[in-house]
Amino acid sequence: MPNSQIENRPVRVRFAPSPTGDLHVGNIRTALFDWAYARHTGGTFIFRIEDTDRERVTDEYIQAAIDTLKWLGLTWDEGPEVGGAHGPYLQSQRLDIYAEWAAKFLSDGFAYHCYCSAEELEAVREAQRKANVAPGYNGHCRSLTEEQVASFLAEGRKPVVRMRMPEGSTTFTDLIRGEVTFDHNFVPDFVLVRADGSPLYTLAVAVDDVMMKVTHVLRGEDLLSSTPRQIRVYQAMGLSENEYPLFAHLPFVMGQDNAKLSKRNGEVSIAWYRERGFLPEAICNYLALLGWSPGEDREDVTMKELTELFTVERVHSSPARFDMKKLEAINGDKIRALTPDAFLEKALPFLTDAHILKGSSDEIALLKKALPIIQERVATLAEIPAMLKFLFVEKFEVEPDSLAKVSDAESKNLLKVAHERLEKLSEWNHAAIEGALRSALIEELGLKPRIAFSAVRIAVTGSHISPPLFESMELLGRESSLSRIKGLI
RNA sequence: GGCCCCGUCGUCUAGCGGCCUAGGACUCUGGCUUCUCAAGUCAGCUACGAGGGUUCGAAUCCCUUCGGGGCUACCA
Repeated sequence: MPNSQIENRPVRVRFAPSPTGDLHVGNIRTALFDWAYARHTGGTFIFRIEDTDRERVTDEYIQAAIDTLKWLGLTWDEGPEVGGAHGPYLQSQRLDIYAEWAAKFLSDGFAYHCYCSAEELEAVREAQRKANVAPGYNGHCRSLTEEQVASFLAEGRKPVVRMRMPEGSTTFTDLIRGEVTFDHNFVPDFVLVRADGSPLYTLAVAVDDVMMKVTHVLRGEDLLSSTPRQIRVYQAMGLSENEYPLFAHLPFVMGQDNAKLSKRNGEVSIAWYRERGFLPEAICNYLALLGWSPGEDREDVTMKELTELFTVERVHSSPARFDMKKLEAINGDKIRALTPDAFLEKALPFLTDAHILKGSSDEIALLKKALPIIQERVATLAEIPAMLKFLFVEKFEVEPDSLAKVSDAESKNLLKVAHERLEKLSEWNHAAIEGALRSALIEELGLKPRIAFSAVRIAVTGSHISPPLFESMELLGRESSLSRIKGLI
């Protein structure tokens, strides 16, 4: 068994995004699986930032990635902010390490200087495309003479460091896909270090995984074909086959149109979902179901259960489509499962951000009473302000569409009767309100409940859709309820 | 084009040779409940891409084919 040594070591898993933008659904699904696997095995979860491409990675995106992971509850044992024995965990702070390894590869003959210009390489690729052969570096600089090197240097050329792929092939066992083989004819010599001396992903990822003692690499399927290159760097570092990390390439999360999820085919930024009122546990629960399942017709899992149930064996090899409807359904379930206090805590920022309330103790007291009647009515937290607006607004207005439904004489008469009866009520609570309206409108006027109550609902809440009417009126209070009804007579 | 990966209801999935006239969830449709909207509840629609094998028996194993995706950078 090739991987026996690794399997006996304590599990160390890393999530290593390259934050060139906000973390998206696919990144987070990977992070979630990395985290769940580390927790399931009692191993270590490492968070590493792959920022070797500083043209595209910014400090803002790095901070956003840190915040997003924290918000989701995917806590890491080693990484930014918490440190660890194998840091630093930003690749931009490990440049000297990569430089040392690159120098060693050069002196050991695993790598060589390549003086080809971007234009020359492009010309080669163009020719290869035309000739219909596998594109890739042609080995031009593999064995230059001293004179040739001197001549290039005299021209002012700056070389890159290129890895020499030997003849043969690379075979490795992917935990999800089984044995995968790449013929080196299709794995050209690749660049480790840019002409300006900065490292590339291909160098940094392998060096870091080895030095951080990573035992399991769970990452996106798009990196599958770069694995032979990564393995070649391990070999150059002196690792034997049973010391390589184990690989598991996770299937893609795709958009509606079967392409990798992107801005074009769906909202991908986790920050967007947060603003839209999705709960972290709902996002994680849903994402866990994309490419993995606990089996036994089970779908509802808490974060804790996820860590208990998650195994790589149950991860799919086929890609999954992201379905917003299902996310919303799960989010609704999770919202309903919230305790009153938790629901209040989650709801409050959405109310204040929407300027529905400022946060006074009177408002909070009213909100506490109102939240129970809407908890099972929202799929996202963002729906809450519109639903409770009528309780807190200073200038009350009826929606134009709804107003039209109560402008006829019949409605006005109905509201007048309702007002008269409600006015005489000695106690203002939902049971008394319901009793009064039922006897006045249903029994005495002979109206259908949905017709009668709809008019009152519009008058009091300003919309034909609202939380339960009688409870709403109790919360709104006698004075406001009566004056709003009067306003439409 | 080449290399690699993938293929069960519209979507996510269960299934790892007989328990499958293929189960669950979301969506959709219809019913019940009902003061609206939800929630709840009942029912319905709908799938093993195709073609060959192997086998007493295949969604499950093999081959071919078709389809989808990824990679093919001095991105990751």
